[in-house]
Amino acid sequence: MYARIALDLPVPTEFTYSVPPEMRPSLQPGQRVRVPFRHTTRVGYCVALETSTDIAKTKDITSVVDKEPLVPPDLLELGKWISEYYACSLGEALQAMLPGGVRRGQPKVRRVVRVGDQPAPARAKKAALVLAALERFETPPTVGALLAAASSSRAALSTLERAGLARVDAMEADEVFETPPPRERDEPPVLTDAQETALAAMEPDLLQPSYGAHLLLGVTGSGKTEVYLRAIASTLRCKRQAIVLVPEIALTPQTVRRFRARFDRVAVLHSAQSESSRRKEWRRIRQGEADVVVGPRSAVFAPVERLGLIVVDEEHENSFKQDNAPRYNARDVALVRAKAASCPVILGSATPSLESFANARRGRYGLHRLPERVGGREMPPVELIDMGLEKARLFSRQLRLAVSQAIRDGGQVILFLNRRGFATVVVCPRCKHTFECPHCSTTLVFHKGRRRTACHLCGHQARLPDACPECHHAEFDMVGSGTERVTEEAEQAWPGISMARVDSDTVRGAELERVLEEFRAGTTRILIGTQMVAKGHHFPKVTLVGVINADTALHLPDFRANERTFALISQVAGRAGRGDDGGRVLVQTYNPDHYAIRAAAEHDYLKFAEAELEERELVGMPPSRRAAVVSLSAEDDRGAERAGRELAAALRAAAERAAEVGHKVEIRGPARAPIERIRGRWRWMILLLSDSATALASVARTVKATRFPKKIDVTLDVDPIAVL
DNA sequence: AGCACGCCGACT
DNA sequence: GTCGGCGTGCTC
Repeated sequence: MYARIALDLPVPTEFTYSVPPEMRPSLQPGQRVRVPFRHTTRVGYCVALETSTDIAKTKDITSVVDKEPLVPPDLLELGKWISEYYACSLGEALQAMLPGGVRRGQPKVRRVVRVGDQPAPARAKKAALVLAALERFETPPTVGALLAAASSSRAALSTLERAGLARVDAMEADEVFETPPPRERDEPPVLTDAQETALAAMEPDLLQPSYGAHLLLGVTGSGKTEVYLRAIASTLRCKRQAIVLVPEIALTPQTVRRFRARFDRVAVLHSAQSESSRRKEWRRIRQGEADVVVGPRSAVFAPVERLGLIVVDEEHENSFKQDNAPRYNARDVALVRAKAASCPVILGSATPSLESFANARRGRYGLHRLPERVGGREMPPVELIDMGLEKARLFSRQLRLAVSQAIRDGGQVILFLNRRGFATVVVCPRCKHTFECPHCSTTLVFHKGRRRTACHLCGHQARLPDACPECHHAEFDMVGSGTERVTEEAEQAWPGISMARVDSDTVRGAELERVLEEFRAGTTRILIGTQMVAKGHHFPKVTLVGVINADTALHLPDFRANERTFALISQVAGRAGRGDDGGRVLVQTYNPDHYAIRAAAEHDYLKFAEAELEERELVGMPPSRRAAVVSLSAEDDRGAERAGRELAAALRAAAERAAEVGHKVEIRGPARAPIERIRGRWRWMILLLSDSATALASVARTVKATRFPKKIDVTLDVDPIAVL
């Protein structure tokens, strides 16, 4: 008897080991094992059992790590799909699927209290209190937690024990779950007609349950979350469980509270959690102790037993795509997992990805629209300001007036600019010298507060010299603006008004929540920020949103530039007018006639999507075809180019073989990457395009089979988010 | 990914 | 004469 063992190595194959007789009755796929590998021992995943092998010399498995399979069969299958589709090894896929903390040593034992076998009221008063507290816990609490909850002493607990009403047990620490803090229950609101209609259309898939993908296209503030909550309620009534994927930045206490307010057994997976608490939450889910799992990208792998629904909130968000190997997209993995589990998926967004929209348009997904905000609120009017007529001022006359007026009227203002720092380019007015990153092909951004220039690609920093290194002129022009300059000018324009700047330079982690909370409370009147402020938040007192420069994402040399621009403007605009005082949006742009910007101003997703789909069709880019991109980088530019040429030739040969079985795969390049150099490495790329995802994957696999000189870094990205 | 085997320069 | 550079190839 032999076992196929997947190791966490970037080698495309698994390894075959023989199974010693004593392990034969118990070894199952999904268990981890220790195996001799080279000179050391490695932990790998048993992924299959076989009765024969072609391998001449096999070694014995050393030992089995898990009593029970760590990876349930459905997730093992999902791992195989990921390794094929994204062209990584099965070991790498499985590694990405399990939270880091799940592979650790012996779990500790803790003492917990359970309800006793004799269900009877306790006579003693203190003991009754403890018993009542105990019964409020959903899972056995630790002795300390129980006594704290009952504000009682150990003596009262002993009384209960003697009466057989409570029992103190040893339990594996991993299985001890803290009861979530007491929740406020919320009263489900009355649904709007559009919400009703959407839910009714999904109901058959939810109740069956059966596979079906549903795109919920709802404008900002239209109550998408309420639809999720009702759909989940249906799933729970069928004794099934639900997974809710939310973008990393949206996984806030508020989000979690909304789910906890409606459901009892909610598990939260958070990347900010400690390894041990993540592991604990994972175990809790594995043991069927959670009905609803809320988490970011990796929560799509939550080991729920009876999956009944996956919700992908803000499905267009880039954070669902992992940016290192395996570069999976959790939204797409969700669809594959749901199909295998025969359950529905709800993809929600105000600005769906064109991929999902195209699928809905072709009838592969149900399309459900929530065209209006709840509570009869109007979408805020959006005015476009042509900055070509404003002679390069940071704030246009209209924006100045609007901000002053909003403040006078007691409202709040968000000023949005998707750029950090003070100035994007520092240039010598005499000789036109600009400061560039020594390691990257980009200009350094000036950060005034730090009096330093910084590269936003590699992190390189330098002091701004007192004079131009070329001509020794002692002053510089600061060209282009970031949030730092916006803040400075806003402070000059509206002195005495409290403001906060929110970008990754000023806030990190929990600080973001604090600043946003202060803004929500009204302490801060003007919030200036990057996309950190653009998404998801609900600020009822915001009556004005100003987009300082709508064009920053528009000119990126990437096929999704228009889509990103549209989504970003729509999302920021959606922060306005969420309260009773209405709201308006001013968008400053040099391209007031661009269809992405116009459609965003008109809150017209469908108009944008139709136009953009046509555009993509024209250039043959996704979603009209599937894409994969190979990036090659090296310190030696020529070396990278040469490797790119050779790889492209190999890919073209593979594409020809694919063509013989009927699938065309186009290979473009190698070409210099739009960002030519990062961290001292020259970058080249090859683009693969095909109508068939399968053909694309099979051709792409030659990347993994090709050997490259050591100094050349090669990555393969299937369904890339950006080609930069 | 490691980590060995394997052919060409500066040292006790 | 040897120690060691990292280039290439393999791991059940």
